[in-house]
Amino acid sequence: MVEVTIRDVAQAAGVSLSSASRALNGGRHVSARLARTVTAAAEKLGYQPDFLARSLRTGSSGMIGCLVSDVANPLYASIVQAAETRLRDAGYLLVVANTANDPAREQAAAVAFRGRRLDGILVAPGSGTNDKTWRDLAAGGAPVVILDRDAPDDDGEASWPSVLVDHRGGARAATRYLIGLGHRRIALLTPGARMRPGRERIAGFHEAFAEAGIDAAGARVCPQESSMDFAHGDALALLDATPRPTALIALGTRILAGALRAARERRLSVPQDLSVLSVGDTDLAAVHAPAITALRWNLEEIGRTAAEMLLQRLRDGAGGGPSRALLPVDLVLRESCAPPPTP
Amino acid sequence: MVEVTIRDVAQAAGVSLSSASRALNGGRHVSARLARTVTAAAEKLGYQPDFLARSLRTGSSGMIGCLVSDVANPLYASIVQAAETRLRDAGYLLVVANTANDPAREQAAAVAFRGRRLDGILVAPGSGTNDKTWRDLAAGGAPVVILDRDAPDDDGEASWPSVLVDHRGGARAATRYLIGLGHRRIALLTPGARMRPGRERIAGFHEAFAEAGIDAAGARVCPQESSMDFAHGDALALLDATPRPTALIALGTRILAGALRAARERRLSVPQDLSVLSVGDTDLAAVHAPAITALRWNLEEIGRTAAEMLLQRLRDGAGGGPSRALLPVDLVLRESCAPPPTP
DNA sequence: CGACATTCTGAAAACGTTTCCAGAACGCAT
DNA sequence: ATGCGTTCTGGAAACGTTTTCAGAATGTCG
Repeated sequence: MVEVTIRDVAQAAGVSLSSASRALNGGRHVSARLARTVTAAAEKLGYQPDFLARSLRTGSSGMIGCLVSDVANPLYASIVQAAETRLRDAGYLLVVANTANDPAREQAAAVAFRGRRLDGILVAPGSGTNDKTWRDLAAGGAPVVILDRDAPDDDGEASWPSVLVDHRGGARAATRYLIGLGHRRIALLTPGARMRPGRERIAGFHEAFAEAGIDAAGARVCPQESSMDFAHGDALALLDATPRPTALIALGTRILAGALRAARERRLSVPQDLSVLSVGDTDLAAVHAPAITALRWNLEEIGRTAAEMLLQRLRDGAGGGPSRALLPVDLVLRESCAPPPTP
Repeated sequence: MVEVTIRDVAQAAGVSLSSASRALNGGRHVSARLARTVTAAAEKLGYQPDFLARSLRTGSSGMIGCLVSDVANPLYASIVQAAETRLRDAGYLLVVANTANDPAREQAAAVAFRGRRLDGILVAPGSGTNDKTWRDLAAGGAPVVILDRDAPDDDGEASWPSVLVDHRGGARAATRYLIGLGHRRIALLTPGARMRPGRERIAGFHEAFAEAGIDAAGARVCPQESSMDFAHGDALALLDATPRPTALIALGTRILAGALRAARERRLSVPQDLSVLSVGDTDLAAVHAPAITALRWNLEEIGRTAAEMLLQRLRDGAGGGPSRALLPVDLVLRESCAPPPTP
């Protein structure tokens, strides 16, 4: 190794090891002269402190782990991007691990994180997360912030801080809007009925029907595995049913694509024959003709908020800051929804 | 800390520290009995080795750095995802850092990587990368693999291994195809004229014109800052020019969106009035009506190949394996290109 | 001029691991 | 029994830091 250590710096400056360390880290008792000579020597030798050694001594690795099912999914990608930006500004590096929704991979990552002494963890667990993984995540003593998921039920002690999206409110607003247009048979395609976003959406969907006093038989729910599925087959099945739903709420990045293709194949024009409502974070929704009315929430804000919460915990210990943030979902009106066709 | 160290394991097993270490790491001389007692003790105590301490001793951190301009860009997200999968299977963790195309951030990341003794680095430098950053990246002695970028010119010694995409060939094929359909005025919108992908595409574009012996005046190049730009204004300007180009090659994730919107605003129908050709890695291209003919290359393969090259270097030292991979680009024919309108 | 508080400095311990080296135990032939 | 080679084991050094603690220098005041 050509690496220059703090020992070399001390030697070059003609002072002791410990003085050099103090001088560089701005310790309490360090004379101006000493500080000057040491920093000069460090500069000249191109000294870069070794974080590994420092971490070993201080117990803090300066790294944050991020556990998501798939970084390639734009949903997570934006979150990761925003979190990384904020965290690196604070001097941390971000370690990402894909779980591919595989409990084994997930747990392996949790163990790896723990072994590297990461200072904190952002996690959006998959559907099959077992308790062992949660324990491994918590074991290191590092603060954990949950991304748009429910915390494990059986946490005896302090509940886990989390950043949540108001999917329920969003779905309710969307459904209300369609009901207001006159729709009575609406289908909801959403990923992850076994996870928080899907569950909440379904709940909001039903709430809107209930509060309008409409026959709940018109509310068809069609859960998908992942937001990356093209729900093409399911969409076709829905459109072939009798009576056919007059509106589709397709809440997934690719589910919308599948739904639109299905509509085209069945020669249904949007919005005359079929109203379509989706999520707005994709180019497709904005550019499609007609432009797709959509629910939208701020992905960057999830990442940023989560990073912020984590940083606060790292500074103030478990005490500081709110432990739960709920981010709003907006309904962006565009051109893809209209009153149902008159039979 | 409630952490259990190897010292505790040794004590519990009634052996010495070094024996415990050897037993767990499968060292050379270790009796079956010893191995059994030690692993049993480790198991019982739930021992998790501390990678930090190990890294300090061995010099290998078990982590790979990845430096890209924006993980939220689907282009990079897929690459990162694939690389992470491969690397974690090999026992490494992936540290990602966004540069946001900011040389300062880029260099800060390079320094941080070096300080943490990362074992290897994947990097897609931005346009403004300065030599200092390259030196910082190389300084740690860790192998560096470049993602679809040119290596720095002034590397005296061994050239850097890189994974490249054949953008030139792709652009040439696309242009040839359009010329074959009869187009003579074609506009190319591509990001990053100052970086490899853009440069190569422009070169391929011109090559196709040259080899067809067509007046190069028909080849309009319209460079964009980033693939995430909506080139809406530029597209409008192109469509308003006289004579108007009869085909648009929009090689960016969002550039296509901007181009399509511009075409719609000018009441030009695709492909009758205007042929459009794009990149195929987005849902938009596949689902749009008409479906967009597009260039496509395998993003996952970039990440996987890069990871593979890196792993090989890590195993075999600088000697092993090829130092340059060129990945093909395919032209996927769909519905958005047709002969130019007859005037 | 001596005592003492104050600021600064250096030696050494610690973080948890791997690895070098010397020595112990053992078997086997002399 | 002694010598010797082989296999195993334990003590200790090392990795590069930070931090504790005691001691040195410096100044201040009686």
